Amino acid sequence: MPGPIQSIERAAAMLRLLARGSGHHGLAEIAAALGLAKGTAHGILRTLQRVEFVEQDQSTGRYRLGAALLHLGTSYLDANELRSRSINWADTLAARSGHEVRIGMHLDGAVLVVHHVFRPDDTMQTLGIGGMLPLHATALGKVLLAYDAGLLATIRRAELTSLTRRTIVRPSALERVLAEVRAAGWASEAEEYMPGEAGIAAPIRMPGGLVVGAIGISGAVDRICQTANRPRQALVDHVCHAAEAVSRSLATDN
Amino acid sequence: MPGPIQSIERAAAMLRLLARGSGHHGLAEIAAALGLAKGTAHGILRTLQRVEFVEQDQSTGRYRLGAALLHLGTSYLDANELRSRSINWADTLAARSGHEVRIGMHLDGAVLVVHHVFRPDDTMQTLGIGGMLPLHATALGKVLLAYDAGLLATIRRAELTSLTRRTIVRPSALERVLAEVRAAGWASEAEEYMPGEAGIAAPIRMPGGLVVGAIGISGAVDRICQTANRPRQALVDHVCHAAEAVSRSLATDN
DNA sequence: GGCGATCGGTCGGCATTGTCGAACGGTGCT
DNA sequence: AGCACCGTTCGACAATGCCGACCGATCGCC
Repeated sequence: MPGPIQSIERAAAMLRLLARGSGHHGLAEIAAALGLAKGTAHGILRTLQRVEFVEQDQSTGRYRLGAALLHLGTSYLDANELRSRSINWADTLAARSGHEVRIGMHLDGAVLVVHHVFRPDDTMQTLGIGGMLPLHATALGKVLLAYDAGLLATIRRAELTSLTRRTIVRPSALERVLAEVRAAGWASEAEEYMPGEAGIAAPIRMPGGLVVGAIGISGAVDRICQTANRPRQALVDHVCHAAEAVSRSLATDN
Repeated sequence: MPGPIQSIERAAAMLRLLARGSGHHGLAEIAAALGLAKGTAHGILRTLQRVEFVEQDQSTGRYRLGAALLHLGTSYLDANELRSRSINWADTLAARSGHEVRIGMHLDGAVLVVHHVFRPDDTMQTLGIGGMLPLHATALGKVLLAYDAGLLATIRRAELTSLTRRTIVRPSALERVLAEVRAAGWASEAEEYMPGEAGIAAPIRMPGGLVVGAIGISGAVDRICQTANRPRQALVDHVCHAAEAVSRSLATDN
């Protein structure tokens, strides 16, 4: 692949860096993190500022993400087929299961949430759309890992960070779980991401069988599971049914 | 200002172009729109694809926005002070006024919605966060225009597009309205953006007095106005009160 | 069914372009 | 007051990305 443009790659790396830590970063800090000269980093940031991808705090001089990115992000959502096709089914899954529903896809070694339906009786305003979840500790992530061989290799480099006492941290254990996921066609998780929380997820497939995303529910562990680590069969059926419906919807042309 | 980096500016222009029309764009079309050679455009797109700012439809070869932008957009939201400071007041304004609330700021010749609270009794899922509204036909936009002299010049170049029968299209008429806005300290709009809809908005100020955004309500014209073009004074007071509260909140350090 | 137009993608030469490192002025700590 | 660090500017070098012509495949129209 000839000629990836360095300045653009560097600019993208800066934006990703600014997205981490969600705070204000200084020029020297940015330059050091990317291994660039201060002058070079400044030129890139100045350009990103002109196009409003980056803003600068006038008093401190530090840099943060810019407003134009918000519009680009929602424009992406509007054009995202996986999301638009699955919205209706996500609603019905939430209604039938009584739990909140998330639809995720892989991005950059994590699960990107592209849609989120709250529990019917929940008024919580924190919408997880655009948020990132760990691949190895969520049901959505396990599904994505199970059906993407290359992804697993990427993950193994990064440490499997322990989030709760029950998070899977041994690569061999994870691989065994993923084999079970492939065999069963769905994944579950109990208190591996957050204490007291559990989830169930199933793969969404493009025509041809390629897994492009996952749909799942999550909620209190005693409502998702009947015994430890054994999710309720009725909920599993609901999730798998919704996943198949979305996959079928992706096969139609309109 | 020495040395804005062209390749990055071009990449940003491409992303903006892809955000418009929210559909799939072809390489030749993109190159033509930006006045670039096909090879040049291809190199930039290939790089943007590597960093997942752009995706390519495998069957048709067309380009669309990529998933990484969604995460950047929500990361921007998390760090946005205007939004985080105003969320609580937006909720109370919605409760007191009984209407949906929006908070907007200027971006690229339009109003960028950074927060949106639905009407208490409304279950509609279309969240306008990240959406763009016209400056000259909304109450939010009039506020931003009234307090930003440079912005008005930018707008005058672009045609004042007529959205309804009552949209202000004559520049002189708009300027007279903006003078009234400055005198009153708030703006209103009745069926200038959508038939049957009206709105009221007031400015949000940084410490020092600079207007950085606007907060406003909108809803059915007969619920916002008591007579044609005369918004209910009680609602105006609620909006102005909320705007001042948010401005005061921006002045505190924590 | 074959042909033309158009598509996305590639390649190599030229010079424009971005990169680097050192120097500058201001600010906030110690 | 001193110092250290910040963000910013500048100029020279050469590496870098830009251009335009050239492929192969695909689609649609005769």
